[in-house]
Amino acid sequence: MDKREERLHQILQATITVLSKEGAEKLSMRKVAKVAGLSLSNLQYYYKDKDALLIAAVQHYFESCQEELTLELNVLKFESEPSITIYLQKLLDLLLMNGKSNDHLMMFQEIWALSSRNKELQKAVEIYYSNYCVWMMELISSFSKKPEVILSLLVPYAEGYSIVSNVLPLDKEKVIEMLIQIILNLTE
Amino acid sequence: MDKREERLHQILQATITVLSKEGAEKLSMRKVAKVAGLSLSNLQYYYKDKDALLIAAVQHYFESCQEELTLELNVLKFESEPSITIYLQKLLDLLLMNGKSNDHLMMFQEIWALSSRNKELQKAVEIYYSNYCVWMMELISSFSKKPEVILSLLVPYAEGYSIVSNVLPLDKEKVIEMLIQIILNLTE
DNA sequence: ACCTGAACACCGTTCAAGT
DNA sequence: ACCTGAACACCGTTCAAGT
Repeated sequence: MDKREERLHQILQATITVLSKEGAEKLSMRKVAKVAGLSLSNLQYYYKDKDALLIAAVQHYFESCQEELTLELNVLKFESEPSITIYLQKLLDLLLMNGKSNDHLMMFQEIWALSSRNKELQKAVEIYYSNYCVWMMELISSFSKKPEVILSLLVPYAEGYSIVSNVLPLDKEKVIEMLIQIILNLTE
Repeated sequence: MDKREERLHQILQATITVLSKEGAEKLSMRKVAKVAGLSLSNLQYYYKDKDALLIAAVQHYFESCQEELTLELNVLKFESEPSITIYLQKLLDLLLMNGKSNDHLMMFQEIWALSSRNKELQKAVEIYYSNYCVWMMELISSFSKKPEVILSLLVPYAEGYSIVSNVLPLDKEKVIEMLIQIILNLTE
C-alpha cells in the first residue's frame, strides 16, 4: 500500500466513523479532516467536495459489508444442515436484523436518505443490492427450484423488517416460523 | 384558526416543502424563515431550534399521511369486490409503492435517517406505524382469520419493497401474484 | 503531486432589546 | 406574547501560494 492509498483509506475510515456516530447532518469536511489528521485544504485535495467524499465513503462501506456478508453466508452451507427447516431457521435468523446491528441500520438509513438526492449514490446502492441478490440467489438455489420467487420475497422483507419490526404483532420467532411455512409452500 | 395557529401551519408547511425538495441536509432555519415569510429570530420564537422544528414538521407530515391513507383505504371495501383475489390485487397494488410516490419515499427516507439520531422522532415514527397497523389489521380482518400473520408479512414487505424493488428479478405484477398466493395459502 | 492559509457567504444558537 | 438585530463559532467552497 503506497502513501496515497494509505491516506485515502485513513480519510474514508474517518468519514465512516463520523457518519455512523453522528450522522450525515453533523458530518463536516473540517471534522473529517481533524479525525483523519490532515488539514481541510489537504482533505479537499483528495476529495474535492463533501459529495465526492460521501460517495467514496459509502462505496468503501459497501465493500466491507460485502466481505462481512460473504463470511457470514459461507458459514451457512445447506449441505451441512440436517434439514431444510433448520437451515432456513438459521438463514432467516441471520437475515432479520442480526447482520444489521444498530450501527449497521443507522448507516443504511443515512445512505438511503443521501442516495435519494444523489444519482451516484443511488447507483452505488443499486450495485450493492444487486450483488446481494446474486449471493442470495445462489444460496436459495441450493434448496429451491424457484429462487427468483423466494428472493423477491425475502430481500424486501428483510429490509422492511429492519424498519418496522418493533410494531409487528408477531415476535421474531413467530415471523421466522411464518416465513418458513411460506417458503416450504412455495418450494414444494 | 387564530393567528398563532395560522403562523405555525405556515411554518410547518414551509419546512415540509424544503425538506421534500432539498432534504434535511440542506434545510436551514434561515431558509425556512424566508419561505415562511418571517425573520429568523421570530421563527426561533415558535420553534426554539432546528430539532424542535423538524419534530413538529414530521408530526404534521404524518398527520396528513394518515388522512391520505384513510381516504385511499376507505375506497377499497372488501364487500364491494367480486372476489378475494381481485380485492387483494387492488390492495397490494396500492400498498406497493403507489401510495409512496417519489416525493413520499424521499420524505420517509429522510425521516428514517433523522429518527435514528433522535428519540422523539423515533417515537413519532413508531406511533405512525402503529396506527398504520391498526388500519391494516381491520382491513385484513375482513377477509382473513389470521390478520396478525398477514399483517406481519405485508407491512414489512411494503416498506422494504419501496427500497429494493428495482433490483428484484420479478416485476410488480409477478410480485403481487406471489403475495396473493401466499396470502390465500395462509388464510385457508 | 501534495499541502497551506486566508477569504467568502452561509449556518445554528444566544442574547439583549423593542412593541 | 410576538418580533428585531447583532454577535459568536462553525460550515463548504474558492483561490493564490508554497514544496
